[in-house]
Amino acid sequence: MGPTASGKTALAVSLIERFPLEIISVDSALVYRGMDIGTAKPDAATLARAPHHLLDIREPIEAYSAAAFCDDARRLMGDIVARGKVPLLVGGTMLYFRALLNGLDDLPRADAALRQQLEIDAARRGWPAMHADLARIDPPTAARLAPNDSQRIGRALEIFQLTGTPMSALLDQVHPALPYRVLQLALIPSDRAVLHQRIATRFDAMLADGLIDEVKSLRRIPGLSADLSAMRAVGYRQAWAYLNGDIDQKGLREQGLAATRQLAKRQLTWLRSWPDAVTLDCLAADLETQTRVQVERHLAAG
RNA sequence: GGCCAGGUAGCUCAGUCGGUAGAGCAGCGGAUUGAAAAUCCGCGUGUCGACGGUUCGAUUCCGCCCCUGGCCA
Repeated sequence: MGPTASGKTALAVSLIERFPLEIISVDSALVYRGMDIGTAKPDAATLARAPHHLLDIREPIEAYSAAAFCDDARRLMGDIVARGKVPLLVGGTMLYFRALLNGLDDLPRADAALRQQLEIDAARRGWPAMHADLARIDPPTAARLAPNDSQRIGRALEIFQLTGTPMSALLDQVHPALPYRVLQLALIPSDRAVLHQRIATRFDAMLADGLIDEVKSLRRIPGLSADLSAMRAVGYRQAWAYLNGDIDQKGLREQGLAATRQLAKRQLTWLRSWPDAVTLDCLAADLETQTRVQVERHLAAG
């Protein structure tokens, strides 16, 4: 687990060459086909050496989710173990990691039509009004959500309409533990400025490699729009705005960089208080060695 | 060289009829249950360009100097 640009892929590749591992990607953007440059998806040569599961499993107009990830990951982990190997989960989508580790409560799946209806309603009345609606049917959930937290208010309303039960009454069920011994490694940079520098170097490389052209082709996909989660991804959102003429090249770079830094910050917020994680400095010169020691010890323990 | 407009937070700027100043963005901290690279919450002391003068008090008025942009020579 680690923030964007912390070197997760390189580390995973070095591990897979020394241990009987199979990589499962834990990344909400890498699931999309055709989104390669802006997601820093491992290239073909890397994938030949180190195959990744859960890459390119969705079209950009499709939805993916923490729940879908849990299903996919559990199934793959079973397969991998049956093959006599060990799953190596690599990524930066921290909600997916937590959902896999802690389990999800039994809630209804997303309903696209209902969400669209809620969206229309909210556009007219504003999210604070939706929040007030929620306060009437589910006071505990409304109390923990801010009046502008569109996504969570919408989800809570969706759950109520789908089940007739308030979300708060459906939470905190007991989940079966993941049937594996887990070693959790968190990559945290000792110097944020160095991570920011890496982010800048990589974003410039993405632009040079044709990020804008990539988004230009994606825009030809029928039905693809800026409000879909694939196109809200860091870099894609800004490139979309650039192609719309809303911002210029300079704005694209500045806003793309800022969005990437903000993403890294949120990922680090998760990791700082992550329970049971072994923390490693992703800037350490001997990171590979340190990681190998951890993995060796873990595998030796049975 | 002369005239004009500017010099205020990391950036772009607002403002103070004289009582030491505040927005957006950035940054930082936090939340996070089927959209999570999403969504949301919180955090604003900075020689108000420098040095003098007037004043109880100057970032604000005056003088001079420096810097930036424009116009004129």
